[in-house]
Amino acid sequence: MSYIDELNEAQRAPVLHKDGALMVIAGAGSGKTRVLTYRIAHLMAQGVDSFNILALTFTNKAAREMKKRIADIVGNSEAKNLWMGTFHSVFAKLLRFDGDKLGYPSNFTIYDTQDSQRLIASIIKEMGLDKDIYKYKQIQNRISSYKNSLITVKAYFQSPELVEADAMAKRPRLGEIYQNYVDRCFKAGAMDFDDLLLRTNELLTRFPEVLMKYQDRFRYILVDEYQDTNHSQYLIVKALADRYQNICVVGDDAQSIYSFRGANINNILNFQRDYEDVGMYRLEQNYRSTKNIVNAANSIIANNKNQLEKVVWTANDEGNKIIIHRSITDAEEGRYVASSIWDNRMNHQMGNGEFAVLYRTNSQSRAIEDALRKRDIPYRIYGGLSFYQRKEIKDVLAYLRLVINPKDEEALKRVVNFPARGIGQTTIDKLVVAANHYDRSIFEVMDNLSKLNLKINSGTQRKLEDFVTMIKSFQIMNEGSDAFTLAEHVSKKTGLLLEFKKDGTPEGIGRMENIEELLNGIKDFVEGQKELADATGSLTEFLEDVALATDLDKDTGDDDRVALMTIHLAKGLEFPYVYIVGMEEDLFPSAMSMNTRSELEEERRLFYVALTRAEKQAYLTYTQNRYRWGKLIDAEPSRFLEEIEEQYVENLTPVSDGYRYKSTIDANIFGEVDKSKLRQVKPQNGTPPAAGTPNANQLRKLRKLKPELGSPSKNANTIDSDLAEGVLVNHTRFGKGQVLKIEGVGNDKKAEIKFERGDIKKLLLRFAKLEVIS
DNA sequence: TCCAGTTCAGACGCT
DNA sequence: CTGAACTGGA
Repeated sequence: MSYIDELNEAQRAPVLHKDGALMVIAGAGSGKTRVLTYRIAHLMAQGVDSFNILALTFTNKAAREMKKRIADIVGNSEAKNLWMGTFHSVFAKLLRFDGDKLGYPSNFTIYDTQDSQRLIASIIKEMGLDKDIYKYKQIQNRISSYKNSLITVKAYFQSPELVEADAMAKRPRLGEIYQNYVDRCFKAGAMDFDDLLLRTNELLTRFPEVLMKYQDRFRYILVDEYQDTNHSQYLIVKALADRYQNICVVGDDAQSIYSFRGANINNILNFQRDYEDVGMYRLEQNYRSTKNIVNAANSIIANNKNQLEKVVWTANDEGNKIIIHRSITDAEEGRYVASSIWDNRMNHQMGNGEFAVLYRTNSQSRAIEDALRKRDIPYRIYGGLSFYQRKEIKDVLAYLRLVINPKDEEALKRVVNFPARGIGQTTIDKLVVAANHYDRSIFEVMDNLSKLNLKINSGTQRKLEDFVTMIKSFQIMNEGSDAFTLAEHVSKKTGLLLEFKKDGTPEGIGRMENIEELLNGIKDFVEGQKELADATGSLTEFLEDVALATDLDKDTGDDDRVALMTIHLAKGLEFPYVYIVGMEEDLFPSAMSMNTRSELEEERRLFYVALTRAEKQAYLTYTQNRYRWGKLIDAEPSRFLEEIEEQYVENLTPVSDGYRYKSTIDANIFGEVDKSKLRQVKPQNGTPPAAGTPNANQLRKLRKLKPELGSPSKNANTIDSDLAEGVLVNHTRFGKGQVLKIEGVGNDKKAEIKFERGDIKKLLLRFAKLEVIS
């Protein structure tokens, strides 16, 4: 029991807590993962069979690490048998076993958000509805939140309030769209993300014997980040834990940041009402951060009205004050972050991996990336457009999905004419109509064309038949080959690789390389799976992994790079140095989350999460101007900056690009001046309000320093000076080339360029994306 | 009928 | 900046 000594008293209590329900309220950095890990290890050491433990974590990576740690402690390989992972991946696995009772094939497809949206868009079109009123993204969002609240189509129609609300919003047919969407998913043998939870609920409710089976199997249930569970997840946990009531939840109401996707903070607030005799534990000592950071974070969260009593404290050093930095533009903000990282690395012998840059929205990463790249600081972006969401990758995956599940409508529509094989929209529309009419999948319709007598000309018919034959040949191959062999064959045979290769542009080559990377990934997966006894290394499993993998789950190796991510993704992580950028009104807090107190409080909790990621030093930066929607707009400092008690922060006067901007704003924010006046200095349109705002001249200079600041496509002058006859250039699509001739003036200015690929093109400089090489 | 090039609207966060 | 709709040419 030596591992028990590694815990402090507060942590030890919940670890040693015997059977029954318990809740651990854990402040930021108080070692809650440690408690979960050790509790599981302890259960196993006490003789609980690892097969009887279910642990729901926030990421699959966290689950993997925990398993490893548990194996270290308990000293055997039993840890492998634990069911551990995110809600989505654990219950996807469960549904592969028992989803057949609901009518799903065990190889059901998992639709990602894009698949769902495309399907909804086509349903709206098929129903002949006005796409300006029925916006597919909004509708998808609505349906998703219905599902997360367990409002099925039936429940929707039975609720006069919901029906009424949509009628009032001029969308009386939303229920029908919902119905059609659910039907189509089912027919396609597909579940969306929300279905993984919703259908699990359905399964457990409708089939008591299944419920019993899993209740008996999961005698001990542990849930991490309980504050972020939604209603659907809550019900699953409740149902499974009902028999033995051995449930342990860990969370922090102050870190609840997912209400936008249905997370219900009441789940944690009401836990004591849901179970009998709940053991309550609090972890309040922070081991992660300096006193300054902990206290600053406390001063922020104190502005929230709705919260559980809790005093987070630390015995760590005082530490440095939080540094606040103002810059002129987002590009300059990036440069500041890069140079600060550079300095810290030098002065404190830090590796790149010790730094994180956190932002509110993914689009902010661009400016940071540019600056880091200029300084040759290695970085890695998490989230955003992930590898698996790239077009070429989704194309390969769609073919594979189709092999596994030919009913997968979205996969089929994606690749039936890519690479182009002469099957156009009109033909697809006919097939969809026929499929709906006969209540069959599109693939089945395609497979029986000759019997159906659709009005499709014979040439197109043959193309369709060829496609079907090709997919069928893949299916046969899948029987006898591993996932890698098949995927490689598919990328070649379909012409996907060739398509990108022959295009010859740097873009195309990049895509080809991405496909190769995907193939390598599949190879690794297949080989990794061979070692595991229970896994088959099948394509189905790979596709599931891909569908549910988050960027954080990917093996980072031990590479030493600066981490760039949204604050949401940073939950649960920690870094010695943390830069929180874009501390501006309308950005953070987001303009869309300032309408109600509870929305604003969630933004504030988000800020709390961001700040408490830092171990040694935190930086908060904001800019006075920021590019948004391609336009430069005025920005003002975030209200959150004022909410930190002054004693914990240090405000830097920025020096940049050789200019020193005097600012009246600075004195106002943190000086003795009345803070409430701050937001009244909102700039009038066009007139420079404060001395800190750069005038047109200064902006021009900034732009010159950093050409990509302006929009090159609209402002050809940026490269005018360097562009001359004979100069070598790089075009994003056509690659390298040499300028032969320049003609025209102003907006009509053109360059004739001979590209390495051999062709000569005349390009309007106004639009051409050219980069001068020599 | 298909395709490629152009125009136009929309945009927070995540599985 | 991206994806979907639109338009004109093949």
